Amino acid sequence: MTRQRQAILEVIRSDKRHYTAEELLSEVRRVLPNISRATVYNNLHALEDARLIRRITGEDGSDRYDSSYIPHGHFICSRCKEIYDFEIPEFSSTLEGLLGDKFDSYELKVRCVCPQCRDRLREA
Amino acid sequence: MTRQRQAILEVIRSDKRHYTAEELLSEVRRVLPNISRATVYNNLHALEDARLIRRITGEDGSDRYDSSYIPHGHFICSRCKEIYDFEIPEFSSTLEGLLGDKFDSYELKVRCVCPQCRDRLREA
DNA sequence: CTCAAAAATTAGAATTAGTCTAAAAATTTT
DNA sequence: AAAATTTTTAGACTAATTCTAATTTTTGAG
Repeated sequence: MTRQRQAILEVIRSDKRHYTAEELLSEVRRVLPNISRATVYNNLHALEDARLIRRITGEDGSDRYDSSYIPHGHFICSRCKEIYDFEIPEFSSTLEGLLGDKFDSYELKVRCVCPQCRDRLREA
Repeated sequence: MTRQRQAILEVIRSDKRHYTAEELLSEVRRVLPNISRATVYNNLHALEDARLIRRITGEDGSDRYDSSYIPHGHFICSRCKEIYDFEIPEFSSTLEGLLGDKFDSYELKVRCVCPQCRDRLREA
């Protein structure tokens, strides 16, 4: 666990946001101004291999990182693009039942309008 | 519906595979040798807007296209990377119940080893 | 039918996210 | 403390996708 790796992990854990690698690079540079882009990418992979974070694919195609390795649902607002976590009770067992076997991981993204945006739309 | 758009749609519908844009480009070129890459991308977007196909994000980051617009699960073999469709009964209503509202669409990817690869692994 | 306007196509340049490389720096082993 | 290993760095590179500007095709009004 190098200073760089530690700093990256701290930023990811500092907020429930789902950062992109590029966002992490600029955040971490506030602390370690010389950290390189490749180091961020290397460490994101290392941290995922170590099961400390989870990579998810953002709506725009760029990867984002979740401070929890445990799979869960994400719902993405079709308006503001914000990503929220949510749990589906028993979902893993449901999936296992359907597939008839254990699985490695899953990724669930639901696109819908978030409560805030719904209110904004109602006003307009 | 131009010749180009028609040809792209036909290739997508010709097989239950989930093609990448690049694969579609070379397939369609067998029929329309001068079709340009940009046309394929434009039409994939147009076809998705028209709800005739659905874009899904492949494991490697490149987009893939599904000949059905209706959301359903995909399971992706961790070994051979093949993508299979699967249905979860009542899943849409479950999601609606959890979110307390209608949603636009969802994308569910489950990573696991497919039956063929499991057999291959057992032999080895 | 025929001209103008709008939409789609084309080739290729540009952009973006991510990976790779080789040298330098840091860390660990002995 | 020297040698071996791992990590970091800057920047080159790649792959997928988007953008651009010119051309072609299609549409629709007269």
